[in-house]
Amino acid sequence: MSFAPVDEQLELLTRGVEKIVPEDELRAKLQKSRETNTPLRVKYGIDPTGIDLHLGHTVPLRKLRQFQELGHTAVLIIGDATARVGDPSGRDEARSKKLTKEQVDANAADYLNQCGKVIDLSRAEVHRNGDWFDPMGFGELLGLCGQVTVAQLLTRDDFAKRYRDEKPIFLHECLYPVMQAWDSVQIQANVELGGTEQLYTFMLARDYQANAGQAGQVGVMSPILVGTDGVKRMGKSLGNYIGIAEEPYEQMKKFMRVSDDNLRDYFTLLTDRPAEEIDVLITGHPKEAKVTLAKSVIGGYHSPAEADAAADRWQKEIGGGGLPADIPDRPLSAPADGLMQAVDLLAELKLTGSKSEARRLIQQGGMKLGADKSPVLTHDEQVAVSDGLLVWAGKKKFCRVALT
RNA sequence: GGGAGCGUACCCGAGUGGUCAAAGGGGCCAGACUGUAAAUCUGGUGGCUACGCCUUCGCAGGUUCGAAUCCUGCCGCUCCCA
Repeated sequence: MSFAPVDEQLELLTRGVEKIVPEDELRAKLQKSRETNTPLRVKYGIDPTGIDLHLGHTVPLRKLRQFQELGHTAVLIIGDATARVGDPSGRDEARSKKLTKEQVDANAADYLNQCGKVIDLSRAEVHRNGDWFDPMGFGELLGLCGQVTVAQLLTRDDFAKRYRDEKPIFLHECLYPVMQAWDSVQIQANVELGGTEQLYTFMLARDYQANAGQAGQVGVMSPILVGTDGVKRMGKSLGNYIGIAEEPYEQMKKFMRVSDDNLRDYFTLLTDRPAEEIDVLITGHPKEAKVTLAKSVIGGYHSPAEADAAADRWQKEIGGGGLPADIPDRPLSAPADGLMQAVDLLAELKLTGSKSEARRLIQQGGMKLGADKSPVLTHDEQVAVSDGLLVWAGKKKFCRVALT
């Protein structure tokens, strides 16, 4: 096959990228690849530690797909060995749980499945780094460690902070960058993808590659995708993520909660829309832009029809003001005289976790009844309960009474 | 092996004998404002048969009229010296 002109490739590949190190080497590599008609080997590694791939992961994965589309080779590393260490990047404490081999296997399969929604797995190489780390001898490991100083490790923000705070830093965590860097030698990576926090690791890989007589890889680093809270990086443990396997409606709700300020980043990093089009979208009504964004991304992971349905439902249930499209029924045993205290009603319907909570909610004006949302004023108000009565506990929680 | 320190509500973190259901921050929930976004403001954030009562400050005992606070043991965690 023949490769597209280098400038054309670069235009696509540098979109939404924060940093390329060394800057000029990517062009040189693309040039050489085109001349020799050899695809670049583009590495991306993931640790099979959890089960939800979220949009933050898709940023480098999408970049990987772009490389694929240009004819390069995607090399996916399943970090089954590194997963046993746990990536210390950006963490202020060590991961506590140790994964069993079975868990790692299951997670790895699941991960691949999810990755397949972004990249073309049939054309990707997949490796497990346990393949070379498990049989590795101690001498060899020592050799690798001999190129990393403790001072270097401690310059990393995450370790430095922990050290300052007298939080534990385990020795095996220090091996994480070492292992990840060695992966690059094993698969002879020309390019590695990841977030900006990977700089040190990417550079270490170049050192190892040089020692092994290989040309050093180029690091292509994506910006960190901000989570739905609009502040911190998207991450599972921070609870601000949108998982790609989540239900369309769940994704929809989260997308609509994204801060306006982050819209441009989301469009740039998560869609293929050209920059000019993005400009137009975000100068328009932000709400509309969010719907467009959400439909576009959700449509890619589910189907356009499901994305539309989710958007419609959001509009009805949350965005529009009308009644929610789908109101769940909750069973309630009918009181003898048809009356019930407001607090008891909320608690019985499980709209609140306790009666105290119900009491607070009512005090703050959060309990409403019926389609016209007439407020309940006091916690001991006697409510006439009827089958099909609509009960609201705040704006987002509601149900219909089903008398039993 | 020796020494020091820590363990408080969802999380972080004050409190070191009574006025402590326990400051403050984060998160979360509700209300206002909006585009039922974000930001902001206000209130709330153990439970109950609720102007009172019960349970909570690693676990188990003890001292005391009274303990999250003092003592003993246990468990868990961290740092330092060697």
